[in-house]
Amino acid sequence: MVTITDVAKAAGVSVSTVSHVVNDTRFVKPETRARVMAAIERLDYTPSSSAQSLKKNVTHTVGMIVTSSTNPYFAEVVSGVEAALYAAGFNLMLCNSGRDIDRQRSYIRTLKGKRIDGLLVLESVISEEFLALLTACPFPVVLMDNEAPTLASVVDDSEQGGYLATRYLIEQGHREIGCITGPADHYQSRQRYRGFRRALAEAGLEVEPAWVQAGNLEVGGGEAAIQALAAGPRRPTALFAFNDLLALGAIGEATRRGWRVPEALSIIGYDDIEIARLLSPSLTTLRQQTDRLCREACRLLTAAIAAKEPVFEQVRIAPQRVIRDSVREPPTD
Amino acid sequence: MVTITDVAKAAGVSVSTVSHVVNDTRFVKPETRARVMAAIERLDYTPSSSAQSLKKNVTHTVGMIVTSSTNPYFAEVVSGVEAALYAAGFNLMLCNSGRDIDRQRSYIRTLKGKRIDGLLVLESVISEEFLALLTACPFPVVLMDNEAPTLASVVDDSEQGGYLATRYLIEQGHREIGCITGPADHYQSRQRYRGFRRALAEAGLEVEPAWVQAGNLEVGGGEAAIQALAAGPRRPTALFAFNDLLALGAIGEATRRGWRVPEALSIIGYDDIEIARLLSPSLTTLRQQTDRLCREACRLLTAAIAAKEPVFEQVRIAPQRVIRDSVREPPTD
DNA sequence: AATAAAAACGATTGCGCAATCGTTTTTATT
DNA sequence: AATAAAAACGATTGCGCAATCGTTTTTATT
Repeated sequence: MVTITDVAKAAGVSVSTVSHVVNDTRFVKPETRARVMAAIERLDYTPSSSAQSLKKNVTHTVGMIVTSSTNPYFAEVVSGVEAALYAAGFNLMLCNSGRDIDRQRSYIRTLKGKRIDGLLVLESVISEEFLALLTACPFPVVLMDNEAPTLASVVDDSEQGGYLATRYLIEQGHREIGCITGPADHYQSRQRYRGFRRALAEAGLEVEPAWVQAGNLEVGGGEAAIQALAAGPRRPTALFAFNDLLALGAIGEATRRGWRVPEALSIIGYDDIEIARLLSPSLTTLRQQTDRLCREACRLLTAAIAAKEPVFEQVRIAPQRVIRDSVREPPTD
Repeated sequence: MVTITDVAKAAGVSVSTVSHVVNDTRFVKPETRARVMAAIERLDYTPSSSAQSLKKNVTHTVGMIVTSSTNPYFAEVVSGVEAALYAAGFNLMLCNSGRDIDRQRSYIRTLKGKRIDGLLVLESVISEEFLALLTACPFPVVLMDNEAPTLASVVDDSEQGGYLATRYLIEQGHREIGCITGPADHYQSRQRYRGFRRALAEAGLEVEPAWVQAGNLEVGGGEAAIQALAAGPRRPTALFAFNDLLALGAIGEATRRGWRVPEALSIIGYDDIEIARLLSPSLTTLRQQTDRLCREACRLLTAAIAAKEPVFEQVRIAPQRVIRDSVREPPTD
């Protein structure tokens, strides 16, 4: 590789001068500068970030640990983060953890070694050990879509979202309302469930335990929930699926069983993934403001990096109702 | 940050010894080793990758330039690549280009500066300038899902896929077959179109120009294509959509127009995205072996890195038919 | 022309590490 | 006990750069 010394020789100047031309850190006579620039161009010189990092103690690199970037919602967040970081002059090191503590540990080690300037974490479940590792990191850390007492975070306000979703069903006249939750350890699912209960309580309705089905936040979970509900003695007239994939599975399975959506069963989802509008019926859901989530997270992180201080701020972003065709008034029989 | 010198002092040995303990590069007396390890542990020492890279001239980092990691197919590839790289001991620097030559140029510059060990490129369109930049890179480059005379590549064999898709329609008895293509500059679309023509020619069928609709590889393109076809005097009995999103849009629009799929119109897609099986009718399509694509690309790249030589190998991976419900024999009227 | 001041650039150090060259200490051999 | 051989470790260099300290050259001033 071409080094600063090669350029200096080619231009007939010292390395100091080359460095100052490259970084524009002191005045260099226009003719000299031109000679240096020409040499840089001719030799195709690119300064080594490793050497720069060693000197300056910054890497302009941010790490991101994600459970899996295949999940469409996560993919969108990764993409949004990448764009925001690029705009701020940072590069992104992508690390998929697969929910595996060994990989999480290994990645944190590696990222420490790489001397990243900051870290974003997008995991719906954060174990004790992982949290301890994150808290001990020597660079600022921002959680996305999750919260922890010791760390900064930017999250969708899922309690509010759960409340809004449920209230919408109530407003349409439903009084027999069930839900398909996520796993018990899924942070945002717990929040949505809290919102669900708050809305029911506010309307003077009871939670019917048989109508609360635990799902896995994937299509199969929605199908299983419908099977379970169909087997029960009484059925709800409306369901709040804790994400769109659950809703998708539920609509499919209900339709196959001749339990028509939304005529016999109303379903509201959560996320507003891209295909939500393409389903039939198109899906009424809660939209997470993913772009804002990404920008806020990057803003917090880059501010902390610039200030050379940790962050502890916690930001919540309100979700928005997206009203389509999968919710109607309950059947009158 | 804790440096090797801090550890040496804490353990009462020289930096040489610490280095040799860390890298296991020469024998160190067990007691000494234990003292060093204890100091490393106590101080939470992690060697600086920047310093190591500077010395050893390798970074264990691979760059990946992708148009956009939001596209579900691309997201899957990014994830697969990340997994394969992790297994091989490399980190991934993710760069979304958004098809913008300025960003492409900027990222290549940055990645050169970072002294990445290798580069993966996943772009469906590669401009002259971008190609020139890639060819001039001082590290091995592997294209994914695209081919160029000067570079190594791993691609789905889309000519073969186009042929298989079309032949399947012919085998079901169709003789009036149209297609919804991708943009003219989309490499894999051109390949699929070649396969489409080969299958028709082999069966003694003509390409009906009015039935060849140019799409954008997104849902809207499929809808537009159906509108155009519906407006025409004669309609095909079967359509080959060049990707699943087009097929999805086409099925939706045809259904809305009372043109039932598959009874009146058979549709075959391409990609086998996750929701393909969830549509109604579930989508018959061609599955790209994404996992193999990713593994092959990483294999080529890491081999080139290990050998310290460029690569020029070109690998094609055969797609597989996935037969579901969106294709049937043509209506008999 | 002599001097001071300003302009322009160069030499050198140190960032953290791997690895080479070298020295000291220990063990085996007679 | 003296010597040779092996074991164990230390001192130093250089990777490529930014930035400090310092020197030389040019320009302005009298």
